Amino acid sequence: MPNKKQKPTIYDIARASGASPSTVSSVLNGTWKSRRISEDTAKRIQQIAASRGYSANLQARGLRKAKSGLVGMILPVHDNRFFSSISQSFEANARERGLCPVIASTLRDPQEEIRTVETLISYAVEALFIVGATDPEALSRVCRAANVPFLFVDLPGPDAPSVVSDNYHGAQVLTQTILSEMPASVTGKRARPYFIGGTADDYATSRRIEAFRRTATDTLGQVHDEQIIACGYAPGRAAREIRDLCDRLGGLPAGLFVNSLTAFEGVLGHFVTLPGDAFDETAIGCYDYDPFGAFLQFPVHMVRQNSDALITTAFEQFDTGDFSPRMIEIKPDLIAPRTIYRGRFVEFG
Amino acid sequence: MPNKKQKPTIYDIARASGASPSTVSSVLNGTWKSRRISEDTAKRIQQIAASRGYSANLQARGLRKAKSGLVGMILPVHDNRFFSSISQSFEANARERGLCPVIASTLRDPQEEIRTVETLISYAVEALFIVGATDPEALSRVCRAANVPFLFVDLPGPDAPSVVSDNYHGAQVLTQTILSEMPASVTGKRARPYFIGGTADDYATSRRIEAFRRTATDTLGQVHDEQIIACGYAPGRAAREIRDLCDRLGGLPAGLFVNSLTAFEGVLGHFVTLPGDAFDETAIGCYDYDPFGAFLQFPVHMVRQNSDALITTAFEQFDTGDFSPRMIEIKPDLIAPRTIYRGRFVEFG
DNA sequence: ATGAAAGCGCTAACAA
DNA sequence: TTGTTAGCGCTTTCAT
Repeated sequence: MPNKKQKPTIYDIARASGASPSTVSSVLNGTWKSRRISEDTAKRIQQIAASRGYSANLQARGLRKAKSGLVGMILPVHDNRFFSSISQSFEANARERGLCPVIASTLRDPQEEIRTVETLISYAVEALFIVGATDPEALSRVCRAANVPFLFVDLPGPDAPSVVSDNYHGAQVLTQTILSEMPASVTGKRARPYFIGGTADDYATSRRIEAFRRTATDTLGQVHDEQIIACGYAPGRAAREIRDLCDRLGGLPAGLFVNSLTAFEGVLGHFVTLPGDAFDETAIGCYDYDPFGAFLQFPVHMVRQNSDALITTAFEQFDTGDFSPRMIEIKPDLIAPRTIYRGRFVEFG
Repeated sequence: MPNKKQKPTIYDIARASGASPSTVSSVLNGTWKSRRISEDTAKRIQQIAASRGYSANLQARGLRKAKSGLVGMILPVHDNRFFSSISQSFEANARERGLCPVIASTLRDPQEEIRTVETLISYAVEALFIVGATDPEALSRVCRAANVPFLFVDLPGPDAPSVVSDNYHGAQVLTQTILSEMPASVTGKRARPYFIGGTADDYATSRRIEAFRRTATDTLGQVHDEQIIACGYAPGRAAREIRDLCDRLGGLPAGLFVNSLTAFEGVLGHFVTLPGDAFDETAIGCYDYDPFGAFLQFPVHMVRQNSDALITTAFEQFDTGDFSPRMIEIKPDLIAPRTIYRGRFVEFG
């Protein structure tokens, strides 16, 4: 077992090959044909390098070239269907371009966001993708000060390109679907569609509420404030809210727009306490997607954000080299339920 | 807008403060009290550095100190419940130790695994966490050659600590649960429990099959090869296998051990074609966890791998500085169903 | 077709 | 208490 104490450097290879460090360098980083180094020496050097397990010290290269080969991305959390898909696409796109992706989560903490971005900048990332930022302005400031190209994804920000989900369109389509499937038999307060989950002043939720409001108003004439329950993302809170709502209405509303998977988890927490036929007279939609969510006992229409398109589009912007502010919206997909259920919805099989 | 063309260096700060570069350096990297630099100069330098938005060039520091402050982790994919939780824990643990986590996915491609590890090594990562590797031997070789400390997580490997899920125990508990809930009323071939999904020769699956076999044998006397359907991880394949099985048996088996979420997704794809009461006489378990999976129309017992304990334990090993081979097993959790269902299982509420 | 030498930004002896 | 100096491993003119 050849257990070298140290990684070999170009100097080691130079000595071993009889060539100079600069020759070795250019051979080993692929610039040798343009330096008109003979095929022979090149081969010989590559040979030796390979046999000694040479690999370049990317820190040294980065220092010298003043670029690191790293692209950074920050996002709120890893353990979330949407963001982890984002990571997957980010990685593929970065690799395609010969860049090494560095992904960091910041737990929706503005302080942590700044710190993390500063760290990434210190590692000389060549660009920064900022996904779902809570404080875009501050991040924008930091990146501009450091002169690092950056883009916003999912949530828009100032002074840079923003590639975001078309929340308005997604919510509009989902609302239309819910409205079209609300049973006409239900009357009174229960006849109304409700919106639950999310924070009214976050960008995405506000766009969705806007779409929900407008679409519902167009069809039903009016939407009361009471129909919008923007109670945050915590499952527990959503569980309580839906329970209270059902108490107030004397049953489930005819239509329910759940604004996130976490809220949906909470809603389900209440649903498990309900009799099986409680869902026969309600149309349910969830803005966000989980494959198992589509297999529940009752049909759930889900909106799946197009995470891959989001990142791929962001990289296309990156490729242009133009980091001037602009807004690009990506339409999400509506996913039909695949539920095993009986009753009104049998047509879905 | 002070848009400096270049990030300031310690030399800029030195000039501006009248101190020497080394003084600035030690002030700015926190080693100044041990260098007995006066509180005054320290304050002054920090002041100036802050006002100019100085932040250290971590590449240069890394080059000089021959360590980068980076910890690497490779895993198969990001967009998976288990691995994304792993990422989340990895990040928290790395941060706690003042290290910058670099996470890369390798898509279960042995070639890609090697390439990625080499890249991370080139960035001088201080240690490498190898999660779910397909070719542990090769990776072990690469890391040893480069003299980089490494550990295996989830799937074990040679010449380094391995922190893995206790697959045997998890499968044993899940099998016991399934067996204890299999309806006695079912007779004939359908009375047997079946195992579906996974690859028989991968480490985790083989351990689980072993536990399934042994546990079922203890209770029922014998397990036939035909009861083990290790048909891989693809949902489509699992869907076909379960359909064929149901055809052969004339219905669902009394017990079903599904070996992964993806296989479970496939199984569900077949289940949607079944009548609602088809599930009244079967006990279902899934090795892997999804919160929505627990909300299906029929009860599903799920095993949740303890991803956080896995990573935290791995970091504890890392902290010891001892990278000699050893095996540590972490017990997974059994999650009871929360399903909305009627019939035999009402006691679960 | 190849080599010599300077320097990227930082740290760590060693001086003073 | 602080400054000087010599690199870390690599790339890149500029020579030859």
